[in-house]
Amino acid sequence: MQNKHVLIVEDEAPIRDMLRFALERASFSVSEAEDAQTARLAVADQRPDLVLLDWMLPGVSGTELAREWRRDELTADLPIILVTARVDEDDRVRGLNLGADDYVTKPFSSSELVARVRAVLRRSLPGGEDETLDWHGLNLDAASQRVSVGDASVKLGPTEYRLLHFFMSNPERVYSREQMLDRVWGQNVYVEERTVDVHIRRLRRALAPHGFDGFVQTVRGSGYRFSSKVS
Amino acid sequence: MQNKHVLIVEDEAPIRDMLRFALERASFSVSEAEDAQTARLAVADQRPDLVLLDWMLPGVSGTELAREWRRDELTADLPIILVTARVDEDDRVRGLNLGADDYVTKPFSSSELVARVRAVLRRSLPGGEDETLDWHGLNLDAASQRVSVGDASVKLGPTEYRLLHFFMSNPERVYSREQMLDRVWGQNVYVEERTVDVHIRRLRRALAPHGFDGFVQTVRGSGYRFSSKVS
DNA sequence: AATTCATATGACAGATTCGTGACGCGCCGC
DNA sequence: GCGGCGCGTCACGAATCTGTCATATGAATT
Repeated sequence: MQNKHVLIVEDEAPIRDMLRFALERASFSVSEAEDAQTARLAVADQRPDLVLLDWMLPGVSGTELAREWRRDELTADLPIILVTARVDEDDRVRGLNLGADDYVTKPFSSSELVARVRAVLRRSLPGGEDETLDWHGLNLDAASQRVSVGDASVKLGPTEYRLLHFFMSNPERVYSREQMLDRVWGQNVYVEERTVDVHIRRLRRALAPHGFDGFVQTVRGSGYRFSSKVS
Repeated sequence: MQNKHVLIVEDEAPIRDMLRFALERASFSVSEAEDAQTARLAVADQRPDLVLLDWMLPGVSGTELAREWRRDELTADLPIILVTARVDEDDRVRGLNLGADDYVTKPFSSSELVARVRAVLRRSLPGGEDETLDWHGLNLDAASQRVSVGDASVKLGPTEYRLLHFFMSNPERVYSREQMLDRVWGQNVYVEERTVDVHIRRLRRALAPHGFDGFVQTVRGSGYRFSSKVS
């Protein structure tokens, strides 16, 4: 679990130092970048396990970097934690929609930071790096956010993709809407629980035409379950 | 998960009201204290599941209260969420060092508040242990909330599932209707005792087609028993 | 056997929970 | 800017569950 490499992308030196200090004390290996261009190179060069990305950078903003990486096949599933200055509900949602895995708001305690880094790394661990998940012929391709069924291939939206990824990593188990929000949307996102229903619906609709019907099961009063057995 | 009791320690009435409203709407039970002394009594008296503690209280400060509770063995692991007015790095660190489990900064959205309360409560809950019960070929898997006989799965409603779970955990023993209401329905639920009969009937009807007949036994004048021995 | 009492059963209406289509909003590529 | 797309929310209806009652059944007692 340790010995993971974290890249800090942050233009303000004091914050950079504080981040480095906290992470190194938690025995992560750390490298830094203070602008977008350096960050691009560092990611390509060092293949970090996680990026701590400042929201506001001079020149190219953090959001833009995040977007770039998400689009690039090689870095599509690179865990990103956004570091934002203000507490802004909209920023939160926007950031996570861009594909960030979590975020911390300045100022933050070092223990909080380390905890979040660990949480995100842990979450992305079971799926393996770019290991393609296979489940009863359902095949998940992390790079292109597509899922292939036999020869057909289905394009999923980001959220649907993450939802399916979560399900395929944790089949045969009931999860409450709350748990799913935690693990698929992120631990600090506040959206209605019924939002889960809607995305379940979208996922079902995407998979059904390809013969995958009845695998996303409703457990009334409890949540949902991904299962191969018939209900 | 619900029905948890939250104590609000906050001297400003409007904020207190807002907190109460948000929490009650999320079906928590709520009590209030507007000063440290009342708070001490309330904690000792009501043993709340979580405390929302204002940072700045007249007289004894919130930090002092937190410290007290942490020192006391009885309240050492009482979850505390600090409510702070300003965002201040030092406060944050100090608060978390004092053992606060989380904090919210005013102003905050009620959904955020409720989410944090839930998150903290969930964290302190016992970890989800995977439980599989097997009883004479009748199989109950807690993780997937599924009951099966061989390869056939038994379709149960939520209450029937809980009832069967209870029976399988406590076989060969007679329980009165009152005891069953306590343990299956919950302690603060008032329903007619005869309701148990109806659900017993529904459970029997669900199990019978799978060859499980006569295992839910009536003990006239006392209650019911789940048993493999013939009566 | 008649009576009495506890339980079994079927029916029902209210309450919950879930599925689904629609809508507005923000972001992105053009 | 414009149109498309993904997302979160809402409202409505459908499906299911739940507690209660009325009545039937059966067992124990007299």
